[in-house]
Amino acid sequence: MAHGKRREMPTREELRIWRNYIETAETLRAILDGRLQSDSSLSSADYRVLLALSEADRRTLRSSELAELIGWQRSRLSHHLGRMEKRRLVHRAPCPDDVHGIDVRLTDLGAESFRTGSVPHLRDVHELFVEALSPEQLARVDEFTTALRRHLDLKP
Amino acid sequence: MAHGKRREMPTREELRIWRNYIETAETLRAILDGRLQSDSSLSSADYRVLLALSEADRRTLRSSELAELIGWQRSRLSHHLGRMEKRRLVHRAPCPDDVHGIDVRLTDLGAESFRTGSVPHLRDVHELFVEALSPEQLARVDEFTTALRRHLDLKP
DNA sequence: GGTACAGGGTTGACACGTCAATCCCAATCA
DNA sequence: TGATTGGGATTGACGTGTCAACCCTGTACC
Repeated sequence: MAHGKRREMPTREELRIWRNYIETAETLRAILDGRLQSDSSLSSADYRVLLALSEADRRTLRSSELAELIGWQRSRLSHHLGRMEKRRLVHRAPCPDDVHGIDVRLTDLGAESFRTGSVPHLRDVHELFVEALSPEQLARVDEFTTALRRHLDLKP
Repeated sequence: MAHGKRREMPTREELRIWRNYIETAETLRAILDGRLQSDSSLSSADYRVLLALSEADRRTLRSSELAELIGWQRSRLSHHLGRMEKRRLVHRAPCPDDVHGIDVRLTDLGAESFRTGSVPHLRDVHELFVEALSPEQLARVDEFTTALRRHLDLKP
């Protein structure tokens, strides 16, 4: 159907769909972030860190493992851990095994905050995302998200 | 089919789909932002402002109209315009008609930057989003995005 | 004439992310 | 012994966004 292959422009309609898509995702994220914040005083960044740590063995991870796990750059993580440590959500200590390396441990307060935030957050995901869609639509979301991911991984 | 009505939890599978969905949208946005930045030294925030102004009559908008148009809070816009003005992309001047009120005008440099950035950006949208999906899939994206938006508008 | 209020913008403090530079300690090599 | 390299993490500068407080300048009220 199309003629040339590389570097085409989207049509007006395609652009509309794109803009709706990306704007909706961002709005959704913003709403969920806001609710998480008011429910439990956690940002979604906090949440990701707490989630990873609470699933980890002994609630502890090497800083670099944590970064890898959640896909953050080390500097971002370092800044964020600094802020979280001030709020007593996590604790950092030199790692006994490895001379370099820092162990990041979930504090009791951190674990408690995560528990507090987690349930309402998951319910919100259900309410705002799952409930909006029929099972068939949900399956299609999965389908095209997968297509998108495959496409992106091939062209990094 | 479902029994209780309020505040259910997502299943493991639903959660997986949600996480893929939101993460994919964010990754896509990040890639596009990065390309826009290297192609034309513009952030996506810059782009939205420039787009609105370049479509406006006389390349000029009242500050509050601009904020409304792109859905930003006034303070965010004010900060951002300050930064853009430093870079000579826009110019602010008291509005002659309205005693309060500031006219934001696109400078020649701003218009030029926008043109420079716009074409590759649109091609990127095509390459990374449109090309990833079949026409049917694209139609379904539109469909489910609409469903989501409807759902969100009803529960703000 | 003064006081209150309201619309339109700006400002300051702070949280967040990114990039590049740096630091620290160890292992290696000369 | 001393210089080099390398992994692991931190730091600083800077751009960005949010919230709340504030600053103007007309207008309404009395």
